[in-house]
Amino acid sequence: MKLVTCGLPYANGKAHIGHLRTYVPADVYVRYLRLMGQDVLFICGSDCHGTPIVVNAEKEGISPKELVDRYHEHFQKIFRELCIEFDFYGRTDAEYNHYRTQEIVKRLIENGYVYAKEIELAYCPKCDRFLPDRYVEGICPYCGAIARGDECDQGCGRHLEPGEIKEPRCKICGSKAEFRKQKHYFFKLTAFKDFLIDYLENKLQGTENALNYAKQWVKSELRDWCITRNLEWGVKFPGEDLVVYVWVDAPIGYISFTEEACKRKGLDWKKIWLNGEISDITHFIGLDIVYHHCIFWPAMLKGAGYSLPKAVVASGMVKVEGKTFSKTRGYVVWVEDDYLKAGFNPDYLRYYIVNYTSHEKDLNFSWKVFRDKVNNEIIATLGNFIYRVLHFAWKNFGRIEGKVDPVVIDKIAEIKDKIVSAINRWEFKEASDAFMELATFGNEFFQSSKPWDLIKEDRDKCMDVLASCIQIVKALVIFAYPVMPKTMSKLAEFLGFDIANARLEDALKPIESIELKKPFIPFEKVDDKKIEEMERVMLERIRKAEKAEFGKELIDIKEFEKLDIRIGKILKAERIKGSRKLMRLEVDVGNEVRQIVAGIAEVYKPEEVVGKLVPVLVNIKPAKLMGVESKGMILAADVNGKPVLLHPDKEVPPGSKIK
RNA sequence: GCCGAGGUAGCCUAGCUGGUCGGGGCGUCGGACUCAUAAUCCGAAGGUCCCGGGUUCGAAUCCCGGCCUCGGCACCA
Repeated sequence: MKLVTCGLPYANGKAHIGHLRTYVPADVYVRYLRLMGQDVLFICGSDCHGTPIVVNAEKEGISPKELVDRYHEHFQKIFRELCIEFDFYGRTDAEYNHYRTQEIVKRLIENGYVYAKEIELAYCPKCDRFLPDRYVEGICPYCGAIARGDECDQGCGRHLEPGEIKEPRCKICGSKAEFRKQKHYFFKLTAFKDFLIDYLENKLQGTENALNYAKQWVKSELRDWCITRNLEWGVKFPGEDLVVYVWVDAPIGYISFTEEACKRKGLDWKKIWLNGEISDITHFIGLDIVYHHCIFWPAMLKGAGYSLPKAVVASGMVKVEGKTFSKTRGYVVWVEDDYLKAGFNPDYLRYYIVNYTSHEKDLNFSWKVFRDKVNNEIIATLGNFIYRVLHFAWKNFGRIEGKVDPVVIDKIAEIKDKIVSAINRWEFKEASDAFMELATFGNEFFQSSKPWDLIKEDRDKCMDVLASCIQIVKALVIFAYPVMPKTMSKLAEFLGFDIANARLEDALKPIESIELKKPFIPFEKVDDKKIEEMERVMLERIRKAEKAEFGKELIDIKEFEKLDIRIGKILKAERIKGSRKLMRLEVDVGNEVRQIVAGIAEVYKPEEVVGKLVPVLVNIKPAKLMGVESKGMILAADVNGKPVLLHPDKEVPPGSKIK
């Protein structure tokens, strides 16, 4: 029994096309494996714990469970509609997962891989509780911006260690927080370094993007992980009033979901997860969670004495209309609101995702490309072939009994081999290209055999041609089924065979005789108007996102007056070693010369900025960047993330105030 | 700066253990056909395989040096 899993969707937001980049290929993979006669268990589930869920639930005034229920339902619906069929779709907040997580944590403790350590954490006296990272708000010690407990998200983007943040406040009640010491638990990841190197170098299979990534991390720096959090919502850490970190109980979902799936099917889950060193487990994930799956997860399994995964398959990133996927900037395609509500056949999107490019590479989603791929490939080449054959055969014969040309059987065999080879390398584009090649072959065969002429001269010969063509149709239905299950299962039914129990080899067995009903058109065309509409929706969303960026909050003049902006003259400039962006400047701001660090080195050379007049925010709190102190901030225009310096219209004395 | 992944015709891409390797698809142009969802089939145009060196009898493919793009880290006062 082979186990295939997908990265668990986080039950905190709706499904978008980025999710599908992983789930669709995984489903396609499983369907092909089954056509190849393999026994596969395919599982997934919702990731239900963690701070963001708690924070969002609180924001909406509902319980975390209610929030999780909503998105759990949502994802199940999306998967159902896109024909992504898991043998079991669970959730990590279910009893079975709590049980398994605690069992594994206990084993890790017993085996000496967990230790306690006192750390300083923000504590709210009023709420009478420790504040998890995202419940803390304060001042970034590096840049002075308002920051979150774990990260300076508004300012410098730095990661903050517990206790680093200044002037911490409780996000819930707004009152001042204090630091208190508390005991937390750490997982000794560092103890697994040698094991991980060996595992990654010699044992783990999968796509190179994942493996290379992980190898680099293991060799550079491994740190022990703090695996406990101060939350109510989550799996209890044994013997403490703490909850286990999400990245502990989430992957354990793979195990507990397997148990549930096995229970239902009368199988033994231990044969998968407690089956010696390496077990036949394949994880499909996105590139963003390689660290967790290739490093943290195997270490945990090893530490607890469980079997290790055999392969990690990571999909490339998704771009939307050529731009980096971004929900906040509007470059997103929502599966339900955009795609399904527009009434598109799920098979189209599945084909697009699988066929656009190889699994490891970035996938660009564009509505125009979508329309072209559907109309030119799925419909004109594949759908049209199927329909023209069935229609012609039905109209002229009704029943087909003829000899299939051996050339046709050879071609089908060749395509089948291509598919098998591609699937074994997780090259789903290659597999789908292969059945498209067969469709093209079918069109050529049909065209050159001219059955429309033959029918007038030699009905038997014509019948043979059609038998060959129907053989190709049958092969196409089987070969394309994993990618386009919705339409292909309908066609299988039309042809009178059971696709659920079919095998790739069945495509080679000659059809002796077949009775045809009036065929249906398998695929509906995508029309230009609809595509224009989708593009409009998208543009609208992007524009809105830009506006939201633009029209932040209105401030009054008093707030503006807090800013002391003056013209400064750059006297000296030099690059900062080890930094691509930073330049150290000495700037005359009137009454003094200041050292300022500016992120302009990517665009400007030191010699070209010396002598320039630029506006400087002089009363910003000093900060250290790459170890260099900066007292002030050069103002510049931001053009696609690159700075463009501003200069006064006329020569003005340094220190001139800007108002 | 470090670490990954890349740079092949208007676009997407295959090939990258060196010698039918310069392929495929979309788009474009010309023709054929009419069974079919104006679908299909045949043919054509289009490329300094990022640039510069080197190894070799021979390099898109190997080595060195650049440039550029994307992602991660660091970082954008």
